[in-house]
Amino acid sequence: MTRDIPEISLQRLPVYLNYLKSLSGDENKYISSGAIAVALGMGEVLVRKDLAYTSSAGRPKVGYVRTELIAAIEEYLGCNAKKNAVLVGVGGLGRALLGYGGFANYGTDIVEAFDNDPAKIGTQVSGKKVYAVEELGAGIVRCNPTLAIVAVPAAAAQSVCDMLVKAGVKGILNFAPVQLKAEQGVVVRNIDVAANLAIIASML
Amino acid sequence: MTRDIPEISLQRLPVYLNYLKSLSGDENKYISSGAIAVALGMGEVLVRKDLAYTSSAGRPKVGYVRTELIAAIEEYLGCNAKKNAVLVGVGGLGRALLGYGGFANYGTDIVEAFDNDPAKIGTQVSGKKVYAVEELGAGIVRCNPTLAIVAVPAAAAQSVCDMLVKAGVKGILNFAPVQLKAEQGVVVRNIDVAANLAIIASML
DNA sequence: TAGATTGTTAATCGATTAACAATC
DNA sequence: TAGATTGTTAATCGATTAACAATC
Repeated sequence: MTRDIPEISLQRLPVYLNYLKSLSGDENKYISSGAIAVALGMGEVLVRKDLAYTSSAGRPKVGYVRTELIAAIEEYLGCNAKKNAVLVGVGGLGRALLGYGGFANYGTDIVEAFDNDPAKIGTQVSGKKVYAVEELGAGIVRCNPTLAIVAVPAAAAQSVCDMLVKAGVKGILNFAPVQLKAEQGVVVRNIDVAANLAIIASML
Repeated sequence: MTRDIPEISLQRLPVYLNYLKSLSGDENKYISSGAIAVALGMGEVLVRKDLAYTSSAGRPKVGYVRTELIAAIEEYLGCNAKKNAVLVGVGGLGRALLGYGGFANYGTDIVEAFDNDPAKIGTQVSGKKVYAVEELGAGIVRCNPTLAIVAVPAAAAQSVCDMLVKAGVKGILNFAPVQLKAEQGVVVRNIDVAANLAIIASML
């Protein structure tokens, strides 16, 4: 399923999607790349190029049918393909992610959680059961997730990553401030919240 | 304080920093750009160029003194300049961020929180007081933050952003899936957690 | 038809990589 | 000195923007 879209374009698709979904009403039945560009503060050719990857066809003079465009982006991003995910690390952040509804918009469901704190194991958080990290392998067999979210301390992240990859997880979203190493073919993305705030501060 | 470092290089500095801090011991007194590059899976010239922005001087044949390099990156990123931040939106994510210790590494301290839920107003979360959103202006006068974290629902994010900017906040880290508009000179960065997971899924 | 907008091709811009001189 | 590594200049690569033909 590897496509020839630049990653940077791929990253912008959710931005377009959010904007398009935020609109409604008859006056927004059609939308032009120019209007999107103005709203999001980017170039209109860039918008058209990005949208072209989703194979949605705009019509000269009128623009894109908003609902069709939404559908095309969602299809392209795989929002309609249901995917299971597991979460490792039920700390403050993990807890928040388990309760976060936003993943459903993209077709992902966090089905199980794992932690090594005996006080947490066996409990439920936002309706999801928390298992022991040792059961990670078994859990992955049980719910067959393609994705995993790592929200453990930095020191534990690589070993968790190894377990996940070994068990067959193909994509990992990592919140620990470490660069995870995984075999080729496994997609890893990192979100370092503190670093993001620091970057803002140093741009002022 | 606007410097001529490309934003993409700036984004990598915390990655180097985390890696360098993860090392210890006498055998890691010196480190070369090549070693960093291998560890992080990037080009060594890129590493040297990025590090050059922090004005840290490497020595031919030996490399960089690890502790000096850490100090130079931290200085460059402004980790030593203490900055106050406020958080708006004490939901699951906001709560997690209030309890997160990682911001301190970069010299930022979340000092106050704001929410519009009467049940939360007046409480403390991780030792930080929660005020009413209406008091945002007064709160900003009180603690003089340069930074703010927005963790409110998408529908409320823009109006919160407007309030923050009006009150003089210069940088905003936004977790709501909306593109915030702010006057020029205000730095806004967005973290869309769900979108990040979707991007991973669509890269598989 | 005229005008607005798309989609594409060519030009530009910026970031990465390659080559290499400097140096400890 | 020889060798390893830095820092910089030139070449390459990829992404954005500009120009423009196609079309509704």
